[in-house]
Amino acid sequence: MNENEEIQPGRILVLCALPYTNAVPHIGNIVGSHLPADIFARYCRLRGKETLFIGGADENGTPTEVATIELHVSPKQLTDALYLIHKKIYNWFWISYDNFSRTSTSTHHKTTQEFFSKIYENGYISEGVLSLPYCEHDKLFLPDRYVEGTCPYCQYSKARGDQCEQCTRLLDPDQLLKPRCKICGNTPIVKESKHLFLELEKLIPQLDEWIRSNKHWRIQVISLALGWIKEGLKRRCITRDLKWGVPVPLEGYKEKVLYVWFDAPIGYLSFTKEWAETNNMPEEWRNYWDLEKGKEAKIYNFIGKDNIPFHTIFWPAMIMAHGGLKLPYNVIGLQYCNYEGDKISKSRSWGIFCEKLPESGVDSDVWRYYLTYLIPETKDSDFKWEDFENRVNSEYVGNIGNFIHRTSTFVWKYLGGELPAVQLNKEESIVKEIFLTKKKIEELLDNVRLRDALTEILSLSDKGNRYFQENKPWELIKGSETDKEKCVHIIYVCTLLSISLSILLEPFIPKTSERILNQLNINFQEKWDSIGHPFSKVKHKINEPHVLFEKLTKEKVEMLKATVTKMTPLEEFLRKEKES
RNA sequence: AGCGGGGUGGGGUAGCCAGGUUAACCCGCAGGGCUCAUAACCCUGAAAUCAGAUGUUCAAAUCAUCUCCCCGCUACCA
Repeated sequence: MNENEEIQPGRILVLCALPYTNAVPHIGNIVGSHLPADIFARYCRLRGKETLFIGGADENGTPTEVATIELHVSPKQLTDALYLIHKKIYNWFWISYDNFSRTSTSTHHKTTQEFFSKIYENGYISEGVLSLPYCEHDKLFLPDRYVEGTCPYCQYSKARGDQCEQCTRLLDPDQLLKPRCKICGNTPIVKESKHLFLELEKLIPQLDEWIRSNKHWRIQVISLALGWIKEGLKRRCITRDLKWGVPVPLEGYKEKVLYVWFDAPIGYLSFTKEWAETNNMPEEWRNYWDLEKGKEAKIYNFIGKDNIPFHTIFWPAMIMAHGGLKLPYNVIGLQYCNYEGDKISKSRSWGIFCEKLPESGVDSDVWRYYLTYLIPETKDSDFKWEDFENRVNSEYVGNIGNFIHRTSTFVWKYLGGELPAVQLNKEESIVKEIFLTKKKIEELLDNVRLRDALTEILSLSDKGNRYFQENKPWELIKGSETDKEKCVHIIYVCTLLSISLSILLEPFIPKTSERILNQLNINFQEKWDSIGHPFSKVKHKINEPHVLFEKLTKEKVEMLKATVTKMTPLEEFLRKEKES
């Protein structure tokens, strides 16, 4: 990472990996993209940047189509239900999307088809014929993993067409003994089908140069991308024999749809366009995407490590083949978040599943606070209930919460809820600390170092607690007039520190930050720039302080654990959806 | 199997690319202090042969080689 990089003037487009909506999001999905993207987007807005935060549901592709066959529902019924669940959960987490859309919208279909046509006109599309497994019963071409059979090496009877889970060997579907369709169990036949391909090899030099130029990318991202280039790129099939998806706008291919990995990233563009249209500024998207009009803009992609090749190779290649559009400025490839030492798994029901969180009685900011520590910036992280409880109680409630609470209750009880305007000494070390921390946090967040930034904030509140302790205002208030004046000064500084902390914390715990500022009766226009500066020229009255955060009890944690680690099956969701 | 990343006190992490003070931070633990604050807060302390082995170097958590373990990708899951 380039530590000296700074956010320059110009717009910021924050893009979050589009969740594939074939299930309810789990905690790993939140920590792995939505939360870090949101923290960064909120920070950019707080700094006064014109910021746009875009995401949406990825609804096309084989798994969705297969699920509709298995569940006997239409694709629309399924995706409508899942879209609403996803949206509800992200809203609950206060993920501040400017537009959280979906790939089944007409704007998306139109944008994708135009995008395809442009690439086609530019000569980056070729034709070819593939022989693929086909199920005559389900009338469906089967992707490798939807063909099951016996492994030729270890005789495992449930090997998939792409890999045997028992002996981990990579396979081809035609190697399987006794192959059968995963959906209905019938034996698939092999059938030829015409397909379209993206000519990636034409773009190798351009891609290579671009990847190498991005010195500010994380090591994991740049190494993986260069690894793909080194291996050599070949043309990639971009069409599928499915009904559910974006139809291919080309004669002879109208019965097919574009591959979900072709249409999904175009969602970033189409959802931006949709946002612009909705807000009656139909050309505004160009200020983020257009090579000329959006020259000063920067695009940040937040994605999981499984997505790195798509965002560093295939999607950039599509942009290059299209022309006239901006490439990502930074691809923040995050690692995975495990649960209690093992990877999160929907099928084994291992992890925390988000659908019950809104009813859990634990504030979303409590989750956001702890989950920020779990953002797997450099390596896989691990969720542990014990750590969750400890950190929330000792840091969030005990350190930050306590400092703000002890300060404001002191003002309320001993100073009648009022603070006079005080002459601040900028040389006072604790005041200097505020400015120093602010600067450090700017550097860290400009470089998308989210966890380190939160740690810095914690250390500032730590210093606040120490300052309070060392200066003993509770003794001074009982002393002489001089002592009382000194006391007021100390409490003023602590209040200033509380205000600064809540502003610094806004990207992380936005709801609580707002509550603190309300309690302290603060309403700044330019929040970030006011950090560390005197908050009033006249007497300042605060509102009656209330406890900001409840501590987590053992019972509460046990209750939580019992509810949120269970996953509701899709069938049940669809039933509920129908009933309501 | 190939490619990429990771393995750091009891738990969670930073440091590694640009080798160099007693390996940093948070939680936990032990002892002490304080009483404004939600038994909160403050101080002190114990605890790590930096996955293992070999090498380069005056000097290695950091560079190189090999081994073991975990994760991701390998082009038709997304």
